[in-house]
Amino acid sequence: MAGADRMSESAAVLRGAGLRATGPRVGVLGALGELHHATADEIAAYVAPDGVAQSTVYRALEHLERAGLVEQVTLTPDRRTYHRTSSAAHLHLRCTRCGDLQQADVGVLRRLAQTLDDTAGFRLDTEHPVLTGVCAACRSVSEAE
Amino acid sequence: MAGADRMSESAAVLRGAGLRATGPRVGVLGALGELHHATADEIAAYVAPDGVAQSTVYRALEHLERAGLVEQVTLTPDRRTYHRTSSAAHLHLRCTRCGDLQQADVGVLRRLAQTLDDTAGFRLDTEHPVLTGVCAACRSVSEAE
DNA sequence: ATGAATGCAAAGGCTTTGCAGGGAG
DNA sequence: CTCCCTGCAAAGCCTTTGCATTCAT
Repeated sequence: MAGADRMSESAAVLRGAGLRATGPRVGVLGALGELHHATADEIAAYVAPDGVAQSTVYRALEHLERAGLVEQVTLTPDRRTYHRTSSAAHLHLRCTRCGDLQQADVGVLRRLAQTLDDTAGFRLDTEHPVLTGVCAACRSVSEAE
Repeated sequence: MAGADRMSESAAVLRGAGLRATGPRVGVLGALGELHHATADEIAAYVAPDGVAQSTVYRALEHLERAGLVEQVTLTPDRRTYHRTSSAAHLHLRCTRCGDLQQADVGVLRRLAQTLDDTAGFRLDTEHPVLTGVCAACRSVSEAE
């Protein structure tokens, strides 16, 4: 079954990174594989709807991050969002009006990344970047006013 | 003196927006004029080193934001950062290694903004956007390892 | 004068920390 | 068997809220 596959895969990844394959850690990694990106409480709910200590989730994420398996993305100013580093690169477009999150191809950043590198020596994050603005739906609403 | 000028200017801006020109509000607006972008506690320290209620700062920011004089920028997931909307457009480049914040010209975003508009109907924030990546200093450190 | 803003203090989220018991290797 | 991890609970930030007092208009 898929769940078992995912679990053994996560366990293998953990051991490969030199981490213990405990239940919560396997669950956190599996949750991120399914949810793509999630907050600590979303992960907790997914890992064990019947209850996991939040501290365990936070500490698991801390270790996974240190091992390079997980990264934080700054989607909102109030809580943290995490995702697996191995997930395919994609650009997040966050609407500052409605909070909607859509994705786009990172290819559109190529030229900008080159420019920033040349002019500022800054290496733009092109794996899971976040850009803010106003989505199409909210635009049409404000135009209708 | 410059302080008085700034203060009367801020007071005028507040009244022009239909808000009362109270001491704390004038101070908050003036602080953002000087600091460019700042967190609530940085603003509080600037407004009155001898003490202003944090709640007052937050409520002032809330009103200023609603009046369109101030905006939030999501620089970090742990605290909020504010700046005046009237400040000149500039691009924030935040280093995810050291947290350093540098600025760049928003002109480099023009082409990208056009592309996102065409392909996703998404209107990119080009006034005070934030991009993350690795700054030149941190790059040279990792290359030296 | 009169409604709105301030200050103080308490409450509310999210995240971190301390400590004893339980589990992976 | 040993050390690391988990769970529980308390503590720590940042931000919000309630209420009496003070202030701008």
